Amino acid sequence: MLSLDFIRENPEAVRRAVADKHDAADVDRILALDSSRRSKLTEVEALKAERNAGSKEVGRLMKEKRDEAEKLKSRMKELGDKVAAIEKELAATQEELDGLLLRVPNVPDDSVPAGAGAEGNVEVRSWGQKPEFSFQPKAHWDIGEALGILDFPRATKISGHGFTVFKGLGARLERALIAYMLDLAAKAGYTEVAVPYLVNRASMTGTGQLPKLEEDMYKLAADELYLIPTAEVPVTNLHAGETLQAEALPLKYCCYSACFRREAGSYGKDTRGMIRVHQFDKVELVKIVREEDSPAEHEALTADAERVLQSLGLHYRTMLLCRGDLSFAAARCYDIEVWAPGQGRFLEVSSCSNFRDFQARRMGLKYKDGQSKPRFCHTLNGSGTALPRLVVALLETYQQADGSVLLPEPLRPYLGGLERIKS
RNA sequence: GGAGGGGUGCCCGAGCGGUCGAAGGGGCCGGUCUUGAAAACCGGUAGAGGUUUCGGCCUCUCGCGGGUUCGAAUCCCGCCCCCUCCGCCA
Repeated sequence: MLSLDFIRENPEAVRRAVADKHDAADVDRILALDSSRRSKLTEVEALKAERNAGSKEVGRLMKEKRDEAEKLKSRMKELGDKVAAIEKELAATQEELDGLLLRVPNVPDDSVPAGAGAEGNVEVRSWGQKPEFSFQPKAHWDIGEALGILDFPRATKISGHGFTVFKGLGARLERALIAYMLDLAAKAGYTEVAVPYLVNRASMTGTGQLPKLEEDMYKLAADELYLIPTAEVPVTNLHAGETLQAEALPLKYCCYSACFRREAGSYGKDTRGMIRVHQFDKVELVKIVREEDSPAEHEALTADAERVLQSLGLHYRTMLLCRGDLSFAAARCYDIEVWAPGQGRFLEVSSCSNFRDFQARRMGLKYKDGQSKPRFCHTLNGSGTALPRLVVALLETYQQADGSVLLPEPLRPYLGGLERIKS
């Protein structure tokens, strides 16, 4: 969330961010509500001050058993009624304002390129090369089913479209990758956490999924709980409402979790295989940092995510998202896209975002050093990385003419020394 | 799920409906004393918001939300969380 001060002082920048992010937030309405809120507040606070003073006076008069007390009491009663009336209006104004404020997207950082959508994103670097094949590379669904490690029909049978069953070495590969990536993150100084997959509304609001993206979430209506779309939600909210000591920052967490996404509105897209699914595994990297450190920490986090792909020998490119492709809460974001030979295209396996103080303000996450006033932390996160698409890239990149799949060296210890998956 | 107990400032802990943003203790910061330190003593030690002639002034916050009252940390209602016992269960 943006501060009202910021919106008041930079209405043009906010309007531009709203437009560029293809959002519909009503900045003018917010400005109007803010001004009406403040005038009502000033009015009601003056009345309250008068009432507070009057009430003290009543107490004094009653102690002295003076009958002026009754007269003053009834005058204060009238004042109180007036206060209640204005407060009712104020509460309505405040409620509408809060609601609108939560729907204003973050303002992109100055370094973010202009652009309307994905085509405006800028490739900042790439690593490795597209592998060459002496045969026509197959798609992961063919490779996986032939090897008996992926079973889409049965996943559909038990849950529906958009779910995956991993079997045998497929399941083992999934587990190996999780362990491998967590170990990598631990080496980079991230503290591993394991967190709930069901979170309350406040947590979802804290990181910015709610109220805007309600229809993208799986919700358990009976309990007012949501299935997490990413570990970002529970992990970033770990410190919601806290004021941290500046010396304790940066906090770096890594977390494996299952992720649940309804993918509303993307029906008909990526329908085959496991490029777009309702449930997937992911290792997430989260940082809570000081304001002045967030740009450098963002670069470092992106490098940490890229290392996963480098160490597995997978070709990828890193894209700096343009203003139009930036998500609601992000101020700056790198997408890391891995090459999938069977698809003939790059797949996004990580979005490394700097939210600046946008999430921290929503969740009341602050830090303070010495005498200074508490300031909002900056929060960042990125996948390190999402599993299904990583497995897609792995299977499609390392597939052999005989249908087997070679395993990259660093992964082998996690699979009991196995060098290749074959049927 | 049932019964009971409880949620107060950085921590512990007190708080007849009135001058309580809150006693007392501890911690922390500053000072006095000291060659230095400890002890002792003195002082300070929340956040958010509004307003400001930038000295302040005002409002709100004692788990959260409502209510009663001239006035609520204190009374009433709902919710959340923690603890104990019982039940159930991996």
